[in-house]
Amino acid sequence: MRRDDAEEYAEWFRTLADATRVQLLAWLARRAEPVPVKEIVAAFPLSQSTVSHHLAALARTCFVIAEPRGTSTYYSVNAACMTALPGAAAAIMNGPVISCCDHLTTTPQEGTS
Amino acid sequence: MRRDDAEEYAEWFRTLADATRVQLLAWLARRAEPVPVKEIVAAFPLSQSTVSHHLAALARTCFVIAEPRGTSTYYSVNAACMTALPGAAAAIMNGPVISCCDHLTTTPQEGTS
DNA sequence: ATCGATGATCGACGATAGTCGATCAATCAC
DNA sequence: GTGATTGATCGACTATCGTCGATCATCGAT
Repeated sequence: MRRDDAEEYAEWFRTLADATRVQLLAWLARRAEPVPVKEIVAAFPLSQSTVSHHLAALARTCFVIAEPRGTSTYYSVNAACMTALPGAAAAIMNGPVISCCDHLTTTPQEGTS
Repeated sequence: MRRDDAEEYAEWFRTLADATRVQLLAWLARRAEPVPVKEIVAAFPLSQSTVSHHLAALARTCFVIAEPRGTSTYYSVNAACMTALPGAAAAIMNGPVISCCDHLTTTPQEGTS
């Protein structure tokens, strides 16, 4: 596996390498509709800046989708990335994989290692 | 999702949150037989202590299996954990999941969040 | 234009983790 | 037993990251 591919996979896993982000994502996944930040902040014992920071991290790797509406920003999970996560695991074990994010749509080529 | 479960999932993902470990795991996955550390060290531009450190991390979360033989230690991937990784993703999105590691065999219970 | 509300960004701090060289421990050959 | 080889552990350094309070930017209402 090329180093660049490994770093992209690692960045993806690193997004979920924090318990707070896992909880945020799981919480969002159980909400049918996009949720404004205000409501998310109210649901967790964290500061607004910390929640915003984590949401930005999840959005940067396409786990969630940010949707500004007026003065609020609504967040929702990106279901496509959830199917791509198992794909990343498969890629490490077997070969290349398709993904939903720009980071991964570079369709990592597969070498011998 | 309970905090304890989130932390276990996060620990698991954190193991793959480093490009070096992803490469190590991908490299090991393409080897049919267990490989001694000496050979792994020779295949990567890293010090022996660093490789040993990463292998220990991968073994602690059951991604690889350590097998001492005489003066060497042979490492091989744990295929069962690779099927469990997609399961962890599914758990975050949908509910509990079964796993292959002691860390996760606690069969995380599922709350509402 | 002004004000209030919402959320993103900044700066700082502490904790964690990757990396290395050096050392220690265990095993095998002699 | 001695020495050599292998790999795990230790100590140190640095970089990164989670968290916070404070500030800034944007938008809507008046």
